[in-house]
Amino acid sequence: MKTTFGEYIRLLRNENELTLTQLAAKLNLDSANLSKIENGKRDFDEKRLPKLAKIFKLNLTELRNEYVTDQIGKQIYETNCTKQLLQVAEEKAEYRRTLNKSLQTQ
Amino acid sequence: MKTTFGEYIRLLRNENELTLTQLAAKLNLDSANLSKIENGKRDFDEKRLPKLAKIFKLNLTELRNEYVTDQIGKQIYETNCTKQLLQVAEEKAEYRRTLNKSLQTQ
DNA sequence: TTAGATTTGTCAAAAAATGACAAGTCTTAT
DNA sequence: ATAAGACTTGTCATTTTTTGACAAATCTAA
Repeated sequence: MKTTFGEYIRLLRNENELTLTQLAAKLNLDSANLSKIENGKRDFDEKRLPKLAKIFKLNLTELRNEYVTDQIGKQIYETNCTKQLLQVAEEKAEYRRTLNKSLQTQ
Repeated sequence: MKTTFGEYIRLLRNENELTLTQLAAKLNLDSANLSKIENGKRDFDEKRLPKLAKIFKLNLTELRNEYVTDQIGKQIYETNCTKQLLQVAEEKAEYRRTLNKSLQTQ
């Protein structure tokens, strides 16, 4: 999925022929805010992922992957992180994992 | 640099034989909070990067790279983002760049 | 035009991050 | 043993950021 999470929601909504108002109601939010989410002017609140998965009968884990990759992609974009630096970031994530592991053994 | 940003600050501080209190004063913050930063219990505030660079005579761009890779590494870690998903995230960042470019031409 | 759909602006409320202080632990020198 | 300095931890008020809601605007198709 090479779109933003907002565009992805819009896609799902259109495929299922729902209006902003209709989907927003199912998600317990305002149509104005859902509009902003679809247009990338606000973030989708992670706590609504289970609801979103249910509405469109999606696998929650896969949906969360879409969400996470969108969030990280956004940060990569906003920080102008190059591929080279991203490699470094990945190594640092790995380092945190080892830190956490050694914490567990203690 | 395969450490957290907090550990990096501690390293710099020790190399220069400063106490928490001394460095904190130079950074305009409390030694208690600097301690938390070094121990990864709080984030270093990005707006202090220029000050930090000046104190230790570091290149600001390189320091910011350390900071950015730490932040993204942290997010990768916290979201359990696999390498495969990170690849997707990178593609999504690229997509955002193209979005932004087409916006500019209009 | 009119109705429904969507977008935009604004603002108060909620949530998260930050700064500051007090009190605690740990280490080292005397 | 204890006194001093370095560091850590807990807490809380303040600040900043994010979110939800409403009103008003624009857009689109009948």
